[in-house]
Amino acid sequence: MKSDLLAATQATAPPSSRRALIAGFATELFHRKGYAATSMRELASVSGIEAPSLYNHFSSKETLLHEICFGMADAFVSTARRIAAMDLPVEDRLARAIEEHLRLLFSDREAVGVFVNEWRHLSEPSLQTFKALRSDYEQFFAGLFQEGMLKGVFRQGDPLWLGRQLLLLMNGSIHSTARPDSEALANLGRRFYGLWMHGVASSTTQPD
Amino acid sequence: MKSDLLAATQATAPPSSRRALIAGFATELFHRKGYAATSMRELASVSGIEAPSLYNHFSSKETLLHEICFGMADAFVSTARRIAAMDLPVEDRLARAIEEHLRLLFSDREAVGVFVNEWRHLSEPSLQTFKALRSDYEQFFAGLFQEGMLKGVFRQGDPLWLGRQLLLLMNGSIHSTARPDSEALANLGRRFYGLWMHGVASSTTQPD
DNA sequence: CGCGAACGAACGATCGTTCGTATGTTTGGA
DNA sequence: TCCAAACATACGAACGATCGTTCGTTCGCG
Repeated sequence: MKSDLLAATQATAPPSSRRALIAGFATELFHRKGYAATSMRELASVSGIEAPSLYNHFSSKETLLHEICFGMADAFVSTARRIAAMDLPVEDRLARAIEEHLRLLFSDREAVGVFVNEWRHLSEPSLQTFKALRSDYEQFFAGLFQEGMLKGVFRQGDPLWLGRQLLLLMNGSIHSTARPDSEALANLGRRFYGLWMHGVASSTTQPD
Repeated sequence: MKSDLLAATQATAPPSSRRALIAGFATELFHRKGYAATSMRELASVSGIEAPSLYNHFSSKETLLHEICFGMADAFVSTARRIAAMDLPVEDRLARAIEEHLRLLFSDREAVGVFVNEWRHLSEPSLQTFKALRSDYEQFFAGLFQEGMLKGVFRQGDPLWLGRQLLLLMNGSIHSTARPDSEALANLGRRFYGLWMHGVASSTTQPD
């Protein structure tokens, strides 16, 4: 039974060890039912093993949450660093940041859902570390807006507020948008960029 | 002990029966820790009574969640109906809808947090009903955008998508904005309206 | 006297986790 | 090449804790 399962899944995704499979199931459950409402016995059942066997792969329930949350956080932060180092006009860097954020978002929606909604169930000191990473990422967007304001390409405003609102907007779009292919993803990025830059008013309407 | 507690709170909010007090504590706990991670014993402790006594006021844990979620949902929907009936240009109705949504949002941030994040722990058939109310409210915003597009005051786009995104944006602002007084609330409303209408680009920048 | 509201005790269920053990595979020395 | 030691992984049983909830009772107020 065990070898069958491994063979079947390794065919689709090469590195899928049992451990990685369990992490995937945990992601799905944490996303759909919430961390607190997901039991280790249910996770075990979905994974095709018994609950105690989970502890051969993960030392606790929270370890699973930790791995999911920090996996996404690291991906976001490292992407931000890559874009910040690019030699592009600030509005193009914003467009890239939006595009890359959306790409990560839709590359694993369930993990993002956990990352966005379940991180508060982390305990100290992981919680502190997580919040710091999150703040770094927000500051990256805030920095783009601040730079854009200094250069006169963005209207004046509160950069941190704008950064957080933009992130909220994009993160929330997981719930209300079907899974896009790479072309649809680029369209979605342009849509967000256009909305954020110019709003919904028709171009004949003038700002107050 | 009981009469002291009642007297102290009735001074600030007239109808505060024991029942309403408990509902308030439940709202705070569900918001801060999540529904599944909040135990009836903890709620009882915060309320100053023992767990079994809670069942003299609420027939189950889910009844508490139901009351919080549907209380907010009804408030949102009835506000939407009121605004929809107003004889105003569509962009002014949008501004009013934003303003009223923000007012409700900040009138009880904790209840809104539960409304936004914990509704999925409702069980059928309440879950169906709740989703329907939510959809009604989204449709109200979508309708505003659609009408605005027909009249040429809004750029062409997907009205339902825009409605959902605007709601996401405003709901998320609970986390990242300090409690505003009524003047700050009006300012915040204008800020959202301006951002949504005209975006962040400076007015010298032209849309593509 | 009756009734709403509190209580302690306790129910069965389920929680995350530990333990001892069995099994199968891998590995290293003779 | 073969055997044994070591290892990874699975299991059933069970731990103490806590869960939502029920029950019978008591207490105090109208």
